[in-house]
Amino acid sequence: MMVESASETIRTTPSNQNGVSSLSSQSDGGGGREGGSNGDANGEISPVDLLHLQQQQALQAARQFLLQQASGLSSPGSNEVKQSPVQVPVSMAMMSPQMITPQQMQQILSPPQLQPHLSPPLSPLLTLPPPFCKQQEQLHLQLLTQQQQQQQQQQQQQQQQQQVGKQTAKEVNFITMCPSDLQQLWKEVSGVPSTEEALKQAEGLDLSTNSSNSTSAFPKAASAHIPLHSLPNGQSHTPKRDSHEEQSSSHPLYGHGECKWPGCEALCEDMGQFIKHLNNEHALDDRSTAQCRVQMQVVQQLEIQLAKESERLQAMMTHLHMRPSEPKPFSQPLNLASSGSLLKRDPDAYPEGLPHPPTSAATPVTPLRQGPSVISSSSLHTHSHSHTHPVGPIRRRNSDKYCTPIASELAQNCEFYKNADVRPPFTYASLIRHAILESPDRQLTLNEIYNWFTRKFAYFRRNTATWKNAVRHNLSLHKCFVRVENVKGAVWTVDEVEYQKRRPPKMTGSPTLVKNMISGLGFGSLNASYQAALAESSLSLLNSPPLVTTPSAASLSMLHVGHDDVSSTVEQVNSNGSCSPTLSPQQYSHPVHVKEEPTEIEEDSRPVSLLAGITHSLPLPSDERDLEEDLPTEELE
DNA sequence: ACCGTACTAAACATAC
DNA sequence: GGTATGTTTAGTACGG
Repeated sequence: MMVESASETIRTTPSNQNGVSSLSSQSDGGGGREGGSNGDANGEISPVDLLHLQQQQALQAARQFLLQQASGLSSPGSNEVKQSPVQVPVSMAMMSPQMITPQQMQQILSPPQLQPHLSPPLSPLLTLPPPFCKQQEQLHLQLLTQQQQQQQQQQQQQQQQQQVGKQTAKEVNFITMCPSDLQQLWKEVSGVPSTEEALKQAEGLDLSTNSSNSTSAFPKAASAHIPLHSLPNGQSHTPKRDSHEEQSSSHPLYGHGECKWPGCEALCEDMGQFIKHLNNEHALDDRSTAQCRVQMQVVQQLEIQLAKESERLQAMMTHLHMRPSEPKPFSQPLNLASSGSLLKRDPDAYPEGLPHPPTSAATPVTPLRQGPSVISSSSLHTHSHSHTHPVGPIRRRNSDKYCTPIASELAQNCEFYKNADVRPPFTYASLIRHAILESPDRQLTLNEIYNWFTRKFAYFRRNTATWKNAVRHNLSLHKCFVRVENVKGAVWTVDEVEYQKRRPPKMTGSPTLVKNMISGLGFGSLNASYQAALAESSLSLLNSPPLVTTPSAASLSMLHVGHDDVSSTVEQVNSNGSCSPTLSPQQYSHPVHVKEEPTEIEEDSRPVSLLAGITHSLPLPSDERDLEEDLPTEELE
């Protein structure tokens, strides 16, 4: 049930935004506006109210869930999670993270007004990779603050919530459910003492359960590694605890003189006091158990995310290593930054497991793909100004415009787009470019491009005449796409220089974009997007100086930013050139090599700005250059 | 209101 | 002649 509704919403939203407008004539004309429901809701309730309602609903649902779980602790069947209605959403989310992200985005985005409020904390957090924990923590803190304010209203709202479409509410809740929410729940639920033993028991039970649910594949150990960010303190902790934890002087739940139990910040002068506190305040009881379950959920989600990212990384590595002709199904340009560098290196260099991509990223590597660059950019940039925003192709079409970088977006929602008949929020040009760059040789025939579209997007499996025409049109129209006669025939390559030229988006200050970025991406998204951007950019930039920016670095920079910061961050990013004044001067510090027109300069600056943030957090050796590249490239998309 | 970009549609050209 | 591939033009929509 939930799933269907969720998917439906997703689908509808996009269709409205993207498909409808663009393709309406052909296919979706009838669809009309499912969004209407949303609109109605909106009409009655203010965005803020909705936000509150959603959050509360989420909390309420979680609360119920916890209660149920707590009540049913005795028999923690593996199925419990699945069975409970509340869990469904959660499990669903966990089961198909990819789906969630898009859904969340779209759902959240659908009501533009809500974007700013909703998107940030929720979904994105779930998808955030570990590196973003700090940011997440900040976000959580903010969220918590908001929640505290909201708590007062909660009771009242709860009643309202129930009245207001329950179904919708649930969907939203689950979808949006994030660690922070869980944290909130913890706080609310907490109050009952528990002991570690309780935790252990609960953990043992639940973990098994959870793992069985969706992530059985993941080693529990992983949970230990994943820092849970959701804690209000910003401290990370995982449910996991070693046998010796209790005894040892160091206790997983004790740090910096305070109890790290989710939602508990009790100060404990020493271990003894802490132990006492644990036994008294966190004894085995329903609440503690429920909290454990919640924590497990959080861990699971993170594990899933980790697994996904790892898998993606491996796929990327694999792809890069092998030169095989076929483009991997979808290599996501992850953060890794300079995939280019990777490319240039021998594939073998990085074994799948290699985590260090970032480092490698740092490598300034040269132009990765020589192939495409082939063409000299003719002087013109037809679209030179286009500030293609990230939004992409559909940019307009999506009123929302997701500014998500194509790489990250695709990477994260690959499966979603592959299966859902949703128009991707990218311009044809950006998609084509991505397809070409994704190919081993960085060149594709028209037919291969077609195939890529159909392979990656369910949406492009129909109305072929229309979008194929658009593809051809874009190939011919944009100078960034260069046709090269090849043995096989003619192949299309990407001239990054030209491509970059056109982007210089002048997003510069566009508040709209910024807003969209923020709302649409959400922090998590932003991070992801940045990563993607970095990755992409690094890949894309032929000549561009190698960006060191490791994704992580970038992400970190992003993370550090709070909501407010985020906005600023976004602006920075967006503001390619014109960038927001807010940016630190650092950005400009490093020389932007660029090039051509002022606009381009802007681009450079953009990255820089981002870098600036990064630099703060991480001293990157050659980052600056990297930054430049990275940011500019993908952000636009 | 103007301009630029993106998308769609369509006409036309060329090669196989 | 049909199809695939490219090129070009026109119209529309959107956003700055």
